[in-house]
Amino acid sequence: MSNCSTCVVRNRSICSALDGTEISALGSISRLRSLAAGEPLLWEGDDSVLLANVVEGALKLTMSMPDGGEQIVGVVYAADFIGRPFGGATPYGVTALTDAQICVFAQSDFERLAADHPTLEQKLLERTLDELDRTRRWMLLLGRMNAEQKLASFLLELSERLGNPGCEPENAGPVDRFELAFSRQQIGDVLGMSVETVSRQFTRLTRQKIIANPTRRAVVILDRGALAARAG
Amino acid sequence: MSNCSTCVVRNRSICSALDGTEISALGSISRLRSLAAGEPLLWEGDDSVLLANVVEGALKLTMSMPDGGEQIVGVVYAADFIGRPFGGATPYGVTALTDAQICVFAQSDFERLAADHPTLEQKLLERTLDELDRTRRWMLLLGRMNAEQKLASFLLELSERLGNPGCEPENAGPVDRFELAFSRQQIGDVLGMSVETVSRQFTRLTRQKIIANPTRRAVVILDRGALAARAG
DNA sequence: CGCCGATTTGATCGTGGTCAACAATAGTGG
DNA sequence: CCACTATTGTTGACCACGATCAAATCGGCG
Repeated sequence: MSNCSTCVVRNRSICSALDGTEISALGSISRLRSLAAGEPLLWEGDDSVLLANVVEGALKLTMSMPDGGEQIVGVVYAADFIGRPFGGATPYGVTALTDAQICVFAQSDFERLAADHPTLEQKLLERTLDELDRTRRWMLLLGRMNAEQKLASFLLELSERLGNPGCEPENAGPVDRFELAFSRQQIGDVLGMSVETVSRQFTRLTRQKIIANPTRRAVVILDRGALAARAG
Repeated sequence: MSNCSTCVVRNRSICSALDGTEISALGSISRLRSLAAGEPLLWEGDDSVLLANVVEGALKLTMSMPDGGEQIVGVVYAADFIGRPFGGATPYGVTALTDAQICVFAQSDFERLAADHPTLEQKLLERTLDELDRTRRWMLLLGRMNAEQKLASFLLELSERLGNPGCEPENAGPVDRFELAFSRQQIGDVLGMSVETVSRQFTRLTRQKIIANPTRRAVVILDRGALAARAG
């Protein structure tokens, strides 16, 4: 279904573990799908029958409190893997933050392919270990940082992650100017704080000339050192 | 070095992926080590040359703020895996919570063995995916719960995890009475709150006859329903 | 231009952090 | 075995940070 040979994340996603023959096997069980910004892909608690690679765009993984509060527990970008293989129900919902393209396949098809291709599982393992490390750093942020430290850390991590797409190949270093894929509310859901507090911290950093906000969604880092100092 | 054939976690740890020949290969590169409660195994930022399986006891994974604040980002029990394969530096410190026995091996030895034994990598992948799910649930706790919800959730998770050691084999269900492996301070470091708040919440739950505290470290769940209600 | 959701700003309140004193337990040596 | 001390846990008083409620302003889009 998909044409993997021309896929832009061919060499950065877990698919880089596969050779020509294998990739066409994966291509035959996968299908490209477009998502509009805000469109949900999976709901928390769904049977996890669907797995995917992100080709373009960004998606959020969310968990909710019974009272309606939401926590974003992960964000995936191009070349990242989506879903919970070897498991029953998806423990988190998945929703597109931006317009996105993903390469979806059935869980059962993927697991069959993975069983025959250890290198594929190894790629997925490395990716999962990285994701676990990132998530744990995020726990430190949620558990021990104040509002200022949270926002500063968030902006720094974004700037690094956007400057270093995929995994290994050419690390361009952090970028000083980028577009946020998040609304203020969503930033709050990432950092475990209210919209108002997010907004206040933005204006504070802006007033101190550490960052600038040409538009609501654009961020320019004016003084990376100072920002790092605030991140603690 | 180790005698894997008599190991108590032989069939629950990732070693269950290995057959007789393979297990003796692992045995020849591994070595049993005892840790006293409070003894550190790895420091945050160390080169990650050491991997291990927990045979008995519990250990904490911690990350620290520059100002000294500590966040426990994971807790491992018997049959769990310790360390960061395929990576440079360990992003978190590892310290024994109780007296413990672990089965250690060199990162390089393990990676060589794993490369030849895909089933070993698959076990590790499943374990890592489970750990990632647990960690994300924990993020919801840190980001969105109040003190009461945090402690209630913590006690419930402990009661479930202790009643269901290892992975698959016989799930005994949650236990209503158990010993905490944590000091009050450590519970605070798990839940992202101060010792005093932990203590206050304990006395609150006790006064409401939802739990009892025969000794400081012992917990009896008197009313699981009420506790679940507080957990939100 | 006018509307509507997103964002910012302001005012107030409450939860949980901090500081301090006290109590209980564990650890140590006489 | 019992003082004596050190450590850990509990309780109280107070305060600050960030949540909440409310209003004003901005910005995108018809």
